[in-house]
Amino acid sequence: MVTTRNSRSSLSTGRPRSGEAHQAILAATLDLLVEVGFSALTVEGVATRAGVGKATIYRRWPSKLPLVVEAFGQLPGFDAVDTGALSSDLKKMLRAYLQVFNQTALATVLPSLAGERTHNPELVHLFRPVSRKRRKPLIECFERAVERGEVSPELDVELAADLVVGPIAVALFFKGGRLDPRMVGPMVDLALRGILVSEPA
Amino acid sequence: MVTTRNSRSSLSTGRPRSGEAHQAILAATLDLLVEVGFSALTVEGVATRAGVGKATIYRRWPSKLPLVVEAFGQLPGFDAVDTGALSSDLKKMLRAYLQVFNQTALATVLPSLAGERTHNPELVHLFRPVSRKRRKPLIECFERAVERGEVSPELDVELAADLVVGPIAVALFFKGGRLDPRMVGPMVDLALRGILVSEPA
DNA sequence: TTATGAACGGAACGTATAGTATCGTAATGC
DNA sequence: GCATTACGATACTATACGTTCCGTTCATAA
Repeated sequence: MVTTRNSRSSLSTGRPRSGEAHQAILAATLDLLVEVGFSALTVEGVATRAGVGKATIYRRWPSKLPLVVEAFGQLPGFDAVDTGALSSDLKKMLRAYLQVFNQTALATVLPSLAGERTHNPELVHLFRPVSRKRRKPLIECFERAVERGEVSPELDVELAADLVVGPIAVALFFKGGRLDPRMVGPMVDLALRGILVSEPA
Repeated sequence: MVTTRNSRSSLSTGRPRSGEAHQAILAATLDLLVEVGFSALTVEGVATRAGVGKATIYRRWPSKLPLVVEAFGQLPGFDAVDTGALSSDLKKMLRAYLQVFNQTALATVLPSLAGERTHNPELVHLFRPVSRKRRKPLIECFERAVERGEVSPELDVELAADLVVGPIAVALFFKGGRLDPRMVGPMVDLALRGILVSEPA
């Protein structure tokens, strides 16, 4: 470990914390999450993989859980897109997201963390900003659609967002955890058009 | 522990396994899942709560995971309902389900198990029948709706089911894990009618 | 009635991991 | 160069999994 830059502004003197170590730890955490999953992840394993001492990890994160949350938070969320139409916005965003989704730890880590959250209030606070950041571009798609008159101003935007990403969450929960990107088209179409047969124009 | 009836047909002689112990273990597992969550659940705790020896548990389940899956599988799924209309079928079913959902371990356990599944092939096989059993009545609602002509015969029934329960899964994942039963109405309406503004009749 | 065999609760054990503490060393500011 | 703090390494405690033994209990079969 060669120390380069300080990662947090130390108010007092002394050797600064290594920014490289910080990144190496987070990267090792993500690597191992993908390889072995959440419950088989050990702090010792992370330390070894990152080439740091275990104490260096516990100096920065109070326990394994916040470490995983922060590593997880580094993964990309939805990329904001604006094609001018709700349907294509959503399809483009979800396809790009699934690409990441199917290749990273999201599918394995997210459920585990979500499960623990119920019994760990501290985790709720760690989690919220990550979720918000991910969700924001999605909500903005709908807000633009409202402005364009594509959808009713009375539409519950939050609920609509839940409806569109819902099938992905279902796949994550109840199925293998992978979702074919080719399903995005029919998925979004159905959510936008509705399930019931509509009257012919 | 008073032994009453044999739970599995023993082909050889000897003392049969106690059916009461079996049920006591599963009940204790569910209790503790609700109280402490999945990762804080200990087999020793289950044994103590159930009033059995730890060996009795390991004699029946190879590890903590399959035990939790079986206990979890005992929880009720969707109750089949047939009101004659898709909308009311779905609302009734989902409301009843949320009642259970909000009072049991589902919200905390399901995500944890789903997360582990990815790295534990054995868990996939344990999980599948549980999911199927839960999902079946939901699918049947849609199949009846197809027969009644309420929805198009070309409708992807599986996808439609995912769409309807999607917001619940999202709540489970990304939110607190609880869902207000009053949201079921707007949720189902939106899924059936669609997000886009429809032409006035 | 007696013998047999398996499950019982209880307890001890080995292994592994979380998290803490301590070591001598290295890096920064004064 | 001196104080201070982080560093990697290692030893340590505590806890939980999962296994193995024990003496006992219970149903069946002779």
